[in-house]
Amino acid sequence: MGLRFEKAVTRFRSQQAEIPQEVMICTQHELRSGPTSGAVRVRYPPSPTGAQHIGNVRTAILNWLFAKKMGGRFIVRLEDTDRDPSRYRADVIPDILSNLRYLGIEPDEDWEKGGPAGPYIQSERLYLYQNAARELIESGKAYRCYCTPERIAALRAEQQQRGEPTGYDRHCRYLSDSELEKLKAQPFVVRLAVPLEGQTLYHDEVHGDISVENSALDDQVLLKSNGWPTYHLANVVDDHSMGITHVIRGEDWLPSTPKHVLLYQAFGWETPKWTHAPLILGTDHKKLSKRHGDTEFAEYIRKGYLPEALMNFLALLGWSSGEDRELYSVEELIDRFSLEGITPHPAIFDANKLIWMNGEYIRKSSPETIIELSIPYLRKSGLIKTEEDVELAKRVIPLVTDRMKTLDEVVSLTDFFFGDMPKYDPKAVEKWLNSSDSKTILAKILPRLKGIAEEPFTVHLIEAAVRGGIDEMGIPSPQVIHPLRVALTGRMVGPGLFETMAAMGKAKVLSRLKAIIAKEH
RNA sequence: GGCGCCAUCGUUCAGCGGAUAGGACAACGGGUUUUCAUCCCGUAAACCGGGGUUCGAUUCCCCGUGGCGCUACCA
Repeated sequence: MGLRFEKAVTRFRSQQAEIPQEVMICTQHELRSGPTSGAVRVRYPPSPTGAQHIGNVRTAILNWLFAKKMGGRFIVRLEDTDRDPSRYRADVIPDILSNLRYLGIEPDEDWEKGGPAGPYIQSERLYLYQNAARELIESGKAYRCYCTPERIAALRAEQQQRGEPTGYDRHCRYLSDSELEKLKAQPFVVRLAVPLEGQTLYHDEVHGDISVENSALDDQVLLKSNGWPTYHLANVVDDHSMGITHVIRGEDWLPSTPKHVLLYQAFGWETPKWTHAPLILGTDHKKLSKRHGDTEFAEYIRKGYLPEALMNFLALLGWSSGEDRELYSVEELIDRFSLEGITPHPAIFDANKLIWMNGEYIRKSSPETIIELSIPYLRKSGLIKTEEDVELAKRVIPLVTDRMKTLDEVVSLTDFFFGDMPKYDPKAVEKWLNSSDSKTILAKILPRLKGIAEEPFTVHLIEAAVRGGIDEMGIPSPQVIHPLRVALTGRMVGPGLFETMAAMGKAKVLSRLKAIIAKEH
């Protein structure tokens, strides 16, 4: 706890110098008007403090689906008001929009394409927040607070020691004019003057009416001492000035919504409709974290989850159409989407289900699509080196599509096709290749395969050749098929043997067979 | 600690006063098959506890319990 405040203190000091000159100058600017027409406008407000979280993408999807459903506009706004060097990450900004595009989500307004309510980067809108803060101070709805971080920290420590609720004691709210005059040159923050009595009531589309005693609310900081706004101020000012009609966000915002409502009231603005979607937890019902696997959205792209699967799965995380169904195309999702379908209880991230669903979408895709998407994985792994390897890959990928749950699995599923000899699994060799019987069997099959033309080396011809050998030997077919598979692939499991051989090509089949027979002699 | 939200099979999503409580994932069993996978069929599995309201509560209300969230000059 003490540590956190020490950090806050250093931040407080180090940032004074950072503020660009023009930021400090509050230019006069008319705030845009709030929600006016009936057209739906929703926003997704990512913050560049780290790689995009899967839960944030879920929120983006909910917003986007609603916009599409209502024929409204989907706006993406960068909330970069946290300039703490330990958190701010300019490098993650480009990924935010490209991740959305991977899912097929194209914002109607964002910081790249612009739009009528721009700019869409909060650091370029500082004058708006500063004007808003001044307006509030002038109307008595907010006040300057000169308390040092040290005093706030001490206050909190005392409160905790006494077992009292922590919070600001409103010291500066009641400063006399003469005291104010003395402090004039000191750094300050702007705090919201929360009403001391009564309650704040608002309606949430999924949780219904919620009321909170004002006495339980803190005098929230609106403007930091460095002149930058906090989330609370910036999001209210922007949602209003950008004409946002519906705020759809994670439930972690539910407790601070009363503060936002109070802000709207202080400005005399109409509030948007509130919708708080459930939080995403791991299967152990704890907040989704690294322990549960990947929380970074881009990691799912890298592993080879298809956009359709990700969209489908994420949309169902906290939303349901009410049907006993789980596979939906994007069009179907849009068609069925409604705020009513958002569930009030937490959504659990079941990675197993995502894997299953991705497998479903892989199998639904055309062979060409899967080939195209898989080849990069084979290249990256080094299996594909030549044009010939590419051709081999094209023959081989359709053979393993039924087994793939994620695209990156293509590597382990097909690696034995590439190169001269495969890696041999000792257990497989032990079971099917160690007896003298097996080498006799292989030796019997070899000439029959030699007899087939190089081209075409088809499944049909291969099967006929092998079956001929089986008939001749008069033994059960598995006793031939299994040794053959192990000799050619190094393992016991894989695609159908004849398909495998045809895709491998005559030359490789013969050379591998010969090598194994020779090795055993 | 204070405030808020939530509570149906192992997991998840349905159910919004009267149903044999349904679907999916996972599990298990069976079928197809040269193996694995796919595919098909089937089995097992749930309304947190206690009070109300009602002719009737899984469903509405209250309390309890449990889980989660918020409680920053982070978003």
